[in-house]
Order: sequence, then C-alpha cells, then structure tokens
Amino acid sequence: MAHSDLTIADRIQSGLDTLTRAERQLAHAILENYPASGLGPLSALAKDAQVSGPTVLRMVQKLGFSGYPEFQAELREELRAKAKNPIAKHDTWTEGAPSGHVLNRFTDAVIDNIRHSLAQIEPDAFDEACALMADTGRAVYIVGGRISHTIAEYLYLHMQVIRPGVIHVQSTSNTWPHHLLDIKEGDVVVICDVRRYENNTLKLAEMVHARGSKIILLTDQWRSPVHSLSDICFSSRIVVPSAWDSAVMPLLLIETMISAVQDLLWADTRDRMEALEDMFDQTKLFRKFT
Amino acid sequence: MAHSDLTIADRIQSGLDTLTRAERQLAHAILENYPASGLGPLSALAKDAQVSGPTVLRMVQKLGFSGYPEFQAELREELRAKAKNPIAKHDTWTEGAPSGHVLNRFTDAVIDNIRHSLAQIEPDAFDEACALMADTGRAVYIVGGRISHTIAEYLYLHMQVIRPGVIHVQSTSNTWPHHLLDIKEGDVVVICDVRRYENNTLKLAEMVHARGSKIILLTDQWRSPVHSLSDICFSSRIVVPSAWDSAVMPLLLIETMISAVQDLLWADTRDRMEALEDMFDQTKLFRKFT
DNA sequence: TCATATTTGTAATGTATGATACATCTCGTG
DNA sequence: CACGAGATGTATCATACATTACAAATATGA
Repeated sequence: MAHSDLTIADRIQSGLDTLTRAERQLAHAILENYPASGLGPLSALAKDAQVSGPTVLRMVQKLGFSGYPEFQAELREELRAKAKNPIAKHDTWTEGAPSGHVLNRFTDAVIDNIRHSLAQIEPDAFDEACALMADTGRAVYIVGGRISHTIAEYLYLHMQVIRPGVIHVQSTSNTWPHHLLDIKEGDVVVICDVRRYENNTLKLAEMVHARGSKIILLTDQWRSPVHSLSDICFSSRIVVPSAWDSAVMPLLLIETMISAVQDLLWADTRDRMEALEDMFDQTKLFRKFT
Repeated sequence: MAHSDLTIADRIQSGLDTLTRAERQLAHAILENYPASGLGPLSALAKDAQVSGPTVLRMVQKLGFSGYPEFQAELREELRAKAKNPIAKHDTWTEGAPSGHVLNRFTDAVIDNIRHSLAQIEPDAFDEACALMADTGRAVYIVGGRISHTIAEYLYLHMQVIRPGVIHVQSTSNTWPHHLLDIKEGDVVVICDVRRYENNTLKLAEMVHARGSKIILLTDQWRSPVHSLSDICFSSRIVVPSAWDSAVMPLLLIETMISAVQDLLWADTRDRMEALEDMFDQTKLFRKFT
C-alpha cells in the first residue's frame, strides 16, 4: 500500500467521528460494500450515498489522495494484495532469512503458481485422464522434451511399477518413431511440453493423433501448440523469479496422477509392487529401510 | 449475476480454447489478478496484457457486454456478491472438486511439506551450497539414484548451461566409477538420495569423501546414511497421501539453487546462454516462441 | 507462392467522467 | 435574530477514457 500499512477501510473507520454529516453518509456507503462501491464511477458512488460529487472528491482528498482515480488505484491494489494472500501470507518461509531472500521469493512464486494452476483445472478432466491411464487395455506412452523429459521419466518410473504396458519415449531422440511403431487407436499418450516448445514433440503428437490415440497434454500457461491435438490438456503456471521456468507445478500434477492411478489399480498394483520388492531384495540394490 | 450464474472468470476460462493469441494474453492478464485488473481503466488493462485497447473491447463484447463500463459493472457486482457470502471461500484448491478430492488432499500435503521443510533450512547453509556450486574453480558432480536421478538430471541440465565443468553421474549405473576417475579435492558432489536409500550411492559418497570432495546432500526427513559424510545437508519432507513419496520439495530446492547460482554467475552465464540460443536457432530444434 | 480472410494495432473522435468555481444552505455564536 | 464560517450542492469545464474507423500484420488455404 502506497500511503500506509492501513487499508482505506481502516482509515475511514478510524476517522468516522471527525466527519461531517454528508461525509459520514458517504463513509458508510463506501464501507457498506467495500471495496466494490468505491471502484465504480465517482458519480455512482455519490448517488449511492446521496451526496454530491464534490463531496466525494473532498473526502477522497481528505484521505490523502490527489484525486478519485488515485483513490481507486489504491483500492485495486488492496484487492490485488488480498487475493494473493490466502496462503502466501507466510511472508517468510525460512526463519532467519530476510523476506527478500531467494528462498522466500521463489517459494512465494511457486505457491502462487500452484494456486493459480489448480484453480484452472477441471476435476472431471483430471479424473478422466487418470481413468485413461489406469485402463490396462490401453498402452501408455510417456513423452517429454529436452528438459521436460526428466519429469516425464519420473512419471514413467512410477507408472511402470503400477501397471504393464508403459513406454517411455524421448522426443529429442531421433529414434522416437521406432518406439511408436506399435501404437494403436485408443492408446494413451502423455505429453509434457513446456515452453521452448519443440518441433519434434509437435510432429510426434501429430503422428499419434493421426493414429487415433488419446493425447493427455501437460503444458504451461501459454499452452504448447500440441494442445489443439490433445484430448485432455492441463496447463500449469511456471513463472518464477529466475532466468528459468519452474517444473514444480507439472511435477505436482504428475505425482497426483500417480497417486490417483495407483488407487484405481490398487488390487493389481499390489502384486506388482510385492514382486518388485522381491527382485530388489534379491539384487540387493537397496539397503533395508531402517 | 445479471447475465448468468457463471462468473466472468468462469466464462473466460471455459472459452480459453477458442481465443486468439492476443485475446489469450488478455484473458490471462485478467485472470492473473482477478478481478482487480479488470476494474481499472481499459488502457491500463491493455498495457498490462500487452495488447491494444480495441482488443480489450472486442473481448469484452465477445463476452456479451455492450461495452467496457458494463463489463466493469458486472465485475463489481460479483465482488459485492462475494463479499456478502463469506461462505464461498476457497477452502479447496480446485473449485468444483470436493475437499476430499485427491487434488485437494495431495496439494494440502505438498504445501505442508514445503512449509515444514523450509522452516528447517538454514539460509546460510543454502547460500554456502550455492556459492560452492557457483565456484567455477571446482568441478560439480551431480548424482541421483533410481528415482531421484530424474531431479538430479533436472539440476544437471540447467547447471550445464550455467557453467562449465558439470558432470552427471547415475549411481544406479555400474559405470559410475569411470565418471569419478578425475574427481579431486575441493570438487563438489551434489547427491540426491531419498528413501529406499541405495547402496551404490553410499559407496559413491564414501569414495568421493575419501578424495576430499565437498558433498552437498539432498535427502528426505529421515536422512540418507550419506548425511554423515556430507558437508551440507538439506532434508525435505516428502510424505503425501499416496503409496509413493513426493519429489516436489526436493525439486523446489533444486530450482531455487539453480536460480541462486545463476544469479551469482550471471555475467558469465549470459554469454553461455546466448551461445546456446544461437546453436538452437541453427539446429532449429525449437520453434520460435510466439 | 500468392490471394483472401482474420486478427491486431494505430490514430482520430465523441462522450462520460472527474475536477473546478461559485452559489446556497446550515449551524454555531454574539 | 443576525452574522459569518464551514459544509454542501449546482453548473460548468477540461480531459481522460472508451469507442470507432481504418490500416497493417498475420494466418489460412488454394
């Protein structure tokens, strides 16, 4: 807030006693449905409070603004700040680091990304995507680009355990057409494509689309060109205070999918996981969990 | 609401696909801080979205309003209505999904993990780790296990661009000793090791520790056995309502590190990144960003 | 590759809006 | 009750704003 830490509402409230008759009327009208009424035209507010235009203007000036537009600008600023707050209020995440520390700034941005992205997701689409991936009648192909293949692989590594028929394809590799030789109608292709969208990925999408496969797309807020070919599309906000983009939100989505698919297939997965445990034990790849 | 039960945000949301480039930019700007941005002057919104005034107007008309003022009037009406119903609060992340939906439960857990993990991190240790990774006098080895190698690779792919002398080692591969032949005292080894801690990773840690390398460990709340050998250790909470663990917090940490190291090395990185851009342009690997 | 349609931006225009000057009213005070 | 100082409203003005018309740019399809 430009002028002080107090909101305009607070300031009006505290000064209520010192106001004159018309000003008090006006003050109540503003507070009545705050801040909506203050965001309309001056004349509308005046009419609503049954006072004259100049009275509104004088009040606004008493509050320290040079004019009505400036007053409105601060109201909007309050609104912005309020909308941000629900969880990001935590102004420092790491105690001992100033709020300007990269750890705090970065986390703020990520939480904000999560909030915005989830607000846009349609739960039905999510459930549908999970149902597709849980359908063992369909093969599942998982595709990622240069950077995004890392989270694609993360999805792959888990899906591989959960169900059979999961194939990992790297679109940056020239050999991707080989992996798609056997793809057929009804198969599911999960594509991760965030900006610096890659031509290879688009080509791949076009090919599998032509084959009649279902495309589930994980992309960013601007949406990969693949999205026009996709059956289900999830867009994540990925902007952070960095020269790079954030993969946290896409990863969160992927993990949630893994969890949901796992639940759908629990009966089958159980055996697979136990079998895997046995194999690990035999190969002594892992230490016993202590 | 005057026109329908849907809020303007909903209507914009649902029509996102049918929009053109400039309109989509605008739509995102409106949703970004909704409804504040829509309550300012048309020109301000246009500038914010980096589109022209008329584009805003056309969009508003597409939404069924006769003009911008009418659009704003409904935004204010929504605000009024929302202020009246304090029950319509966001206690869920995705509207339209019950609070018990996996999307909401999972996200709750992840946010909780982030909060707890960051509360435990010592900013000084973080800064020190970044300084080590930014020191081009030291080689940086990045190591991950069976699953964690995906986020280790994510770190690698970025560090590779930021600075020279970055090596990716996969501890699950039998060939890892080959990659460490040249490691020397003072070099930095970033190890990702979360539960199902792997024997190979511990062996590797012991070896590089003996060589006098600095170990930065990313692990979970129970801490990998490597932690006794590590110089700097970050533990992330990774429990989520799933049969699997979450890699979101480790990834968040890694991304923050990338950002911090990038900042420390900005002068040098700049050239590297530009060189990379040129190479991408030449090989036409990526589409031009639209 | 060119031609056409669609999208987008620029510049001009008219109007709604906020600001100003001044007249009127209200209320306290002698 | 009259006077004056502050409060409030009316009428006018200036301008910032939304709107319109048109041109440039971009995408689409032959």
